[in-house]
Amino acid sequence: MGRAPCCDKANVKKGPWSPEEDTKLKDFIHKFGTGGNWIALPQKAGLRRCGKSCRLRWLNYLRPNIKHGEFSEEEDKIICTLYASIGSRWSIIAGQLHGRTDNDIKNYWNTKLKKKLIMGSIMQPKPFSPTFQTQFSQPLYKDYNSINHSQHTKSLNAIDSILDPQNYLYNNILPILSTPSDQYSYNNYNIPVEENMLMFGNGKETSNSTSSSYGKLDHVIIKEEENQEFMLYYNNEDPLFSAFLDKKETANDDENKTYEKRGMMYY
DNA sequence: AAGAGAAGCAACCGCATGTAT
DNA sequence: TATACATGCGGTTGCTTCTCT
Repeated sequence: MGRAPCCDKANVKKGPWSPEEDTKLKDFIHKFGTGGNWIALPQKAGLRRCGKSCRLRWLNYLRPNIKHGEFSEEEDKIICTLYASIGSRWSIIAGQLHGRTDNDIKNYWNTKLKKKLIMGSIMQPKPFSPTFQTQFSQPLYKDYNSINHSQHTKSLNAIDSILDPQNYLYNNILPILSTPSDQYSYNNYNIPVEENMLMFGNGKETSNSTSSSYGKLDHVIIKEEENQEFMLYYNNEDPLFSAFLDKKETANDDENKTYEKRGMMYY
């Protein structure tokens, strides 16, 4: 016996959406939201569409702040870097590019970027390393404050410098991780405190990233210099070790600082 | 100008994961 | 804890548009 269909296939429309259907869907969601139930939505909205189709249409084209059109060079670099480290996890990659959808990025990668990279021989996708995962699934203990950070950090001025994130993580980041969770206080800092979230370093920074879809993130300063601090976050709940690097964009101690995403590593 | 092939992209499909009961 | 169902995701398809000859 196969899987039950999510909708009555015989009575739903397929293929491209008409402007009328778009309007119906948009109006309905603006008035009532999705109601947390996409399956029931099309009937309520008067659409002869599958709930999944409505969801896709909304997420990829109709919801506000969607960015379409040309990708910038910076976006290219981010996509390449992330693809090199995490592979085709498009939704995660999309999360790092404001206004871009996973579908958009996937299409862009498959039709243009991949070819561009092959032509330029810039990089090869990096396969997941089981050895690395095993190593990182165990807690790491090392006293952050006793470390000579300069020995373990590396210039990240060019995003290209982390095109080999696995080696980077081994050689530069692994040595400075980590410390027992109760050894440092984060309460003085304006960071949303979540269970299992640790903070290291001088702790003057805040970042909304900690509440992102990456879950409960640990937070480590790995480099400090004038107007440039690179932050490493890692998620010790992810079965695949994950981390990403942020570059400080503004420096106002009294307000939440914002960070420009510079790269991410998943293992 | 027309046909063929390539490229672009919206949308579908089915599996994995999350959540409610 | 087990089960059913909804949602999310990535791979793939197939239609449309573009480019080349």
